[in-house]
Amino acid sequence: MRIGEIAALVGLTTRAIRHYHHVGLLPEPERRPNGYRAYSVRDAVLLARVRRLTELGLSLHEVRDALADDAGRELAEVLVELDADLARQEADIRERRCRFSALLAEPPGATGPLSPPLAALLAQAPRTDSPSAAKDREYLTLMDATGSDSQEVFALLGPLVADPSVVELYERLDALAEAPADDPRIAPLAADLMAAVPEELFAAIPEDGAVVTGFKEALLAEYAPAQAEVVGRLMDAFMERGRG
Amino acid sequence: MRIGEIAALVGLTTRAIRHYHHVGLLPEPERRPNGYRAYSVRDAVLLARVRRLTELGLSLHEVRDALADDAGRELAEVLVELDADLARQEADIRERRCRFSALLAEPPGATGPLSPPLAALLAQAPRTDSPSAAKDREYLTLMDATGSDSQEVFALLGPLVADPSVVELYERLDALAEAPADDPRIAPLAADLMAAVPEELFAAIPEDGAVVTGFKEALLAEYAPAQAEVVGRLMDAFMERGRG
DNA sequence: GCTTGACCTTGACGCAACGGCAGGGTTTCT
DNA sequence: AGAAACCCTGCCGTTGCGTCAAGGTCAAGC
Repeated sequence: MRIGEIAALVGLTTRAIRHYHHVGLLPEPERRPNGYRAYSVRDAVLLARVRRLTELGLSLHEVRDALADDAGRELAEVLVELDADLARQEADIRERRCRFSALLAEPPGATGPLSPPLAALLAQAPRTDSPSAAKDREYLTLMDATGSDSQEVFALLGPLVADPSVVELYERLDALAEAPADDPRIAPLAADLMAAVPEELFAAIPEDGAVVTGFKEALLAEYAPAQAEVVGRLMDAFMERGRG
Repeated sequence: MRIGEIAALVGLTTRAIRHYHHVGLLPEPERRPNGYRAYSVRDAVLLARVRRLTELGLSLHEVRDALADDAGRELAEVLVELDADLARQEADIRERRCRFSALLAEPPGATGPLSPPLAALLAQAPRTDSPSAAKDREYLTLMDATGSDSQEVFALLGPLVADPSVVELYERLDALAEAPADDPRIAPLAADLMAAVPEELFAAIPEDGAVVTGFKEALLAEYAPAQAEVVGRLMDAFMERGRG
């Protein structure tokens, strides 16, 4: 048989068979005088076995092991291992599908998926167009996505966002957008902000060391100079009090 | 933030982030004077979204689509599609695991997995050491692995293999291993073989055209000259009667 | 005899999503 | 001043083939 014939016979592509030769899964057969590969029925039997094993999900490497010598022993081992792997995959898929249906059920905003605690928190917050508040919401979603222990932070934040007077604080921060770095409103605003934060929150903020340092700089870069002063003082307080 | 910091923050590797830049999923950020990438909090938010979407199983291409413009619309579409895909995979995995347990339950021989009809057929066949019979068993497993309509062939073969007189035919074929191509025993053996084959079997053999031609030559090459004569006559009869 | 078409040959690139290494520069701590 | 821990670019490896590219071979029809 030529390669096209044996390929059609066992239900593979010629490319796949040549690939098997290339990787040493199947030895190259004799050649005809014109250079064509000449396949025997034995080859067809071997290829049929290869096809069945690959269809079962074995990698070519595993197929080689299984075909190699004591087929029964090795194959059983590989199969058990593979079955465990498939079980994991199945569980994975099921979990993902669960999250899919959760996502499809409630498309609240364009910000992407939120964890339930944060969704509850944001729903509680008063409506405001304050850019500073928008930034904070963004940072919270970031914590939500990355921080492992964001749950307790959100819980502590609950009473804070429910307080309508917080909106006024945001507006005072917004007002500093064009102000110079030595604006007299900076100090009192920083003091009022720190007063509004419940004491437990200082301890709940995670300390990642170097990561926090870089994050802080990046965060301050997003604010105007006067605003950065305020936010910077707040963060310094967090970092110092968190350690103490 | 430097790349290592943002990577730790959002839970990715630096390599992955650079990869996202490379494929255009995320634009390259500004650089510091020393050439280091300088990331903002916005980048962290974006990367966190990317991470969540990829963890849901979206490809980077799909993530780009989902992040691109109208996130809600596109994302829902992609998710539905992906969910269907996962459903397929889940079914696939379940089927494979079924076949695994079937394989592990009964390891009869080293010939690999057999379909139930063929297994029944071979169990029915009388024990014999005839090399010709061994060849036939091999060809049957080959049909089993490749032929889609092998079921009816096996059914028709049932009474044939159950007949103990068939063993004698195999032994007569074996006896021709060293015989010349003009041995006088060829013609009667071919006639007896054809007489033993039930009429319906001639029609049931699949006709694949060119594939059969190549297969026939390869099959004859496995027999000694006198045996090839016999087998060749039988196959010619199959091919002619199959058409008529 | 010539073309056409269907085969065959080797070889190399492409794919998805990065991991890992080489070879070199920067900052920082000690 | 040297070591540790960062950063940079760029290239190869992974899996299982698909898909050209650039030819050689063979049977059939004009």
